[in-house]
Amino acid sequence: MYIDQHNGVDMGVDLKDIIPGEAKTVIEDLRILHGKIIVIDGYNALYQFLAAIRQPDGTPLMDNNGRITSHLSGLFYRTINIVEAGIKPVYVFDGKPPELKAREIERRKAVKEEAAKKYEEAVQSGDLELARRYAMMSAKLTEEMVRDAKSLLDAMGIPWVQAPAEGEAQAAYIVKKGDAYASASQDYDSLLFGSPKLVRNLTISGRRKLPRKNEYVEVKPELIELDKLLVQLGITLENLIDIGILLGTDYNPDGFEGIGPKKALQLVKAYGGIEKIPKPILKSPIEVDVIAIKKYFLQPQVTDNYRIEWHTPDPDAVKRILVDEHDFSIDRVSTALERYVKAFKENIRGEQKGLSKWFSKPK
DNA sequence: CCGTCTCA
DNA sequence: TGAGACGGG
Repeated sequence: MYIDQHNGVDMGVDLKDIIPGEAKTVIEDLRILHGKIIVIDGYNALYQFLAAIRQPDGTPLMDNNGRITSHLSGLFYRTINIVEAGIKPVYVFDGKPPELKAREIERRKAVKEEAAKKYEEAVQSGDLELARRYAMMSAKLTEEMVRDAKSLLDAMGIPWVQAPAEGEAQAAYIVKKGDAYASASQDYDSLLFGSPKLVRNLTISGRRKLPRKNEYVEVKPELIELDKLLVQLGITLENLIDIGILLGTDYNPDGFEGIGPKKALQLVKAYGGIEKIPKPILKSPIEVDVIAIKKYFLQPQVTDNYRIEWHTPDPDAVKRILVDEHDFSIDRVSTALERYVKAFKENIRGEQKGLSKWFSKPK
């Protein structure tokens, strides 16, 4: 497994400032996506849960053996809400990261180790808020956590796809093929991989605390449509990839000196491609093979070896994982499972309560 | 993050 | 009925 490639906080390419309003739709009610298959970036979701589900001092939820369970709690309850909204979820998990990412993975590892040290210091000094921040930054997803998450999804009857490399690339491929309606992630990378539709803020809920402030803002899911984005900016997908590379991607995280969203768009439009921009204009802190990066976004490693099928939930198997293995409360899990099984029948199996009576044979 | 409880 | 506090594992 290749766990260290994410840091869970801010990763990937930051396209937020170049996405035109016309390409975005705020999803006021999740039920707008009723009946739609959504491919969720599993690592991205698990990291969000791992970072967010903590006590004020940064301690995550743990079972009686001291094993972290925040990711399972988040995955369980959030998946139930998604199914209750009528969405058909499928998760995709990262495989082996491409060689291009090696440097970034090393960098993230160093950042995490530093954050872990700072966390210890903050705990010692009794600064709870600081401790929580560093705990979130140092959150690490282990192989065991990912295995547990996959087992839980199996027990819930939710399909997951093992990507050969980048999960975002595989998600984009599945949407492009028409096997799903949209990809879901906090990151914009799947757009560069050509996903026609991206849903952000699906695995986080309505209210989010502003960092370092005692205020909350409403966070609503939003749909970003690639074709509208390209038309509005008057560019091609290749141009968008170029813009991403200029701003910085996982494969060249520092981007290029002095180039922000506006300049990136202007340069790409003016020259027609990153490789045609005069070298003196492009100053990078490190040597970057822009052609290789571009090629990777256009032809990432993906697979057709997946099946998107929902299976009847197995409540006993869910209880074995959550209650027996990880000390969740039997009452809470049972209540949630009842809701889930009902929603699954109605929304994924398409069975309606009392429908049989309409179709029953007249006597 | 989530569900649950309290209280206006 | 809904915002806010709280505990979950």
